[in-house]
Amino acid sequence: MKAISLNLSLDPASAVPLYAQVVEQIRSLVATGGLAVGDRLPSVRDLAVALRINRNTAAKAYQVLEGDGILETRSGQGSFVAQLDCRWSHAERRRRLSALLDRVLVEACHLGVSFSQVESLLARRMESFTRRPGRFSLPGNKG
Amino acid sequence: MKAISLNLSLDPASAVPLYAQVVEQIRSLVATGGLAVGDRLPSVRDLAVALRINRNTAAKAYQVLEGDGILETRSGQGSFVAQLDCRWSHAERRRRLSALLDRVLVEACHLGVSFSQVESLLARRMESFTRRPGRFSLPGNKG
Amino acid sequence: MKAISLNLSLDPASAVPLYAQVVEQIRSLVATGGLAVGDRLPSVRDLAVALRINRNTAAKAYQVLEGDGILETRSGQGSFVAQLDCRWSHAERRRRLSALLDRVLVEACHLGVSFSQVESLLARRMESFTRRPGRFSLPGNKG
Amino acid sequence: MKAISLNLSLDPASAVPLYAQVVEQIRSLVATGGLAVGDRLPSVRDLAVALRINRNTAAKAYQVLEGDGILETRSGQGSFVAQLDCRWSHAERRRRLSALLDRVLVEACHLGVSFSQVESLLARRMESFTRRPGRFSLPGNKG
DNA sequence: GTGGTCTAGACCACG
DNA sequence: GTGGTCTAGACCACG
Repeated sequence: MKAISLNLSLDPASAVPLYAQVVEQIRSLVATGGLAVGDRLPSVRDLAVALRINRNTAAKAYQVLEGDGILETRSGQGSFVAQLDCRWSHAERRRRLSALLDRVLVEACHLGVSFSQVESLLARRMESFTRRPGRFSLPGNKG
Repeated sequence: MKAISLNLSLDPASAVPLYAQVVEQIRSLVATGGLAVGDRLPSVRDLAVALRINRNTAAKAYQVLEGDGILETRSGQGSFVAQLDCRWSHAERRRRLSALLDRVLVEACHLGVSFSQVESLLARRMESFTRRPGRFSLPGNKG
Repeated sequence: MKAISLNLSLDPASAVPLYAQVVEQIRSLVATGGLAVGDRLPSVRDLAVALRINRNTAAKAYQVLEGDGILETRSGQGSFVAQLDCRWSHAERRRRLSALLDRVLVEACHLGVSFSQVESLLARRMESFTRRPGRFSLPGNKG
Repeated sequence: MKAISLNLSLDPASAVPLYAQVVEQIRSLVATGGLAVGDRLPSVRDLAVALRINRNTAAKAYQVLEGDGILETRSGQGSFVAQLDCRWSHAERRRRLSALLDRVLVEACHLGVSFSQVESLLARRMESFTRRPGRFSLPGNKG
């Protein structure tokens, strides 16, 4: 099975560590459908070459994603996009999202952006997400 | 003028640096109205004692907040909550919020939370914000 | 002899100390003719009241200006705008101005402003200065 | 990639803080071409040893320069001279330079140096800058 | 009393 | 090896 080739763009000058940038972008790809469940990712070595980063950096990114339940590594075969695992309770999921939403609202306040504008921005972003069906639109993840 | 006393809680085990935790919590307080424009914050020394952190760490938090335009420091008098400054263009503000919202949506996908649920969570968080009128409810931030 | 009333505007949030802001603005006034040689300045006490600053702060500003040869204090009579004193050699004056001009040019480089634009900006600022004849246009200061 | 070695001279007796002296001198070097875009600066540690200052002081200088957009720091790799960033509007750039030029003119008045002399001094300093092509002579900064 | 600077020295994450 | 964080403790300028 051929590995999907990833097209990530890293900013070495960012305060965000390289491995975390890789993590974030792969998470996005999985969420938006750029990567589907079962897809095989490049090997650590290939990813490192492609992104011109250290092999350790690429390995760390995969490790983190595995810990998050986004990837699973089958020894000798490579890393694959994992099935959505539902280890979090509904309450916990709401708690996590609420925390993120609070940060959005705090930032909106500091930028002087009204809540109704936040709502319409959210609607717009949702639209651009759902045009690219990803993990989110799999059956069983609706509620 | 008496300083407001802050009730912050730090987690020394967190990966987030202590000074950044202070920054985040003060940002939230200002956004939600726990601190109002013109309020005087505790002195660097007092905050350091209260949080049992080093004076330099407390000072760094205030310096970052000043750089963000959240606080202003009057030499010899202390630090105060600043007027909202509007240095960002409208386009830039939308860009920043959209980036944050995208992270929310990615996380929602991974948690298996539907977009309509995200919307209702947002509505609920907004409500809890606006019950505590802060910087956000100042005139001129309506639209 | 009645004291000139000064209309200075201070920014308590600035990194520049208050006394230095007072110094800078009085220097400008003298240079541009807002204050003429022999003019009597407000007493330290009056200045402090007018600007709502500490008396020590006002006193320090006057001290610095005296050290610069801009003001002279006649005991019991108050502070006055001094005659231009020519204690610097021509070489020294050029050296001082060149140092300032270098800082302008460094800043122009970082801002991406061309040297020809700097020249035309200088011409424009000169024009706005000479419309308000100050100490500079006194006889004997031409060369 | 080898770091450029810097030849800075600090005055511990100056009222200007050590870190600010470092900032100023590196700004000048970048503007005049003593440092070119992409050049790697000495590590914080090496700079501290060379200047006989504390590591933290050296680090603060680099942090300020990064905030100014003069340097960019790649974690684990060091600090590099950044591309010119154009975050300021044209109006803002003119405003900043005009403020600096006004200070030059005020000083010229107090030193009894005529405006035509200021102009010729400026021309001379420009010449000495452009003989050392730096950031300023990049394409796109012509007008 | 207030914040700012500086040092010496330790530990950590990243690559 | 690189920068970032944090501490303890000192000194200084400003007001």
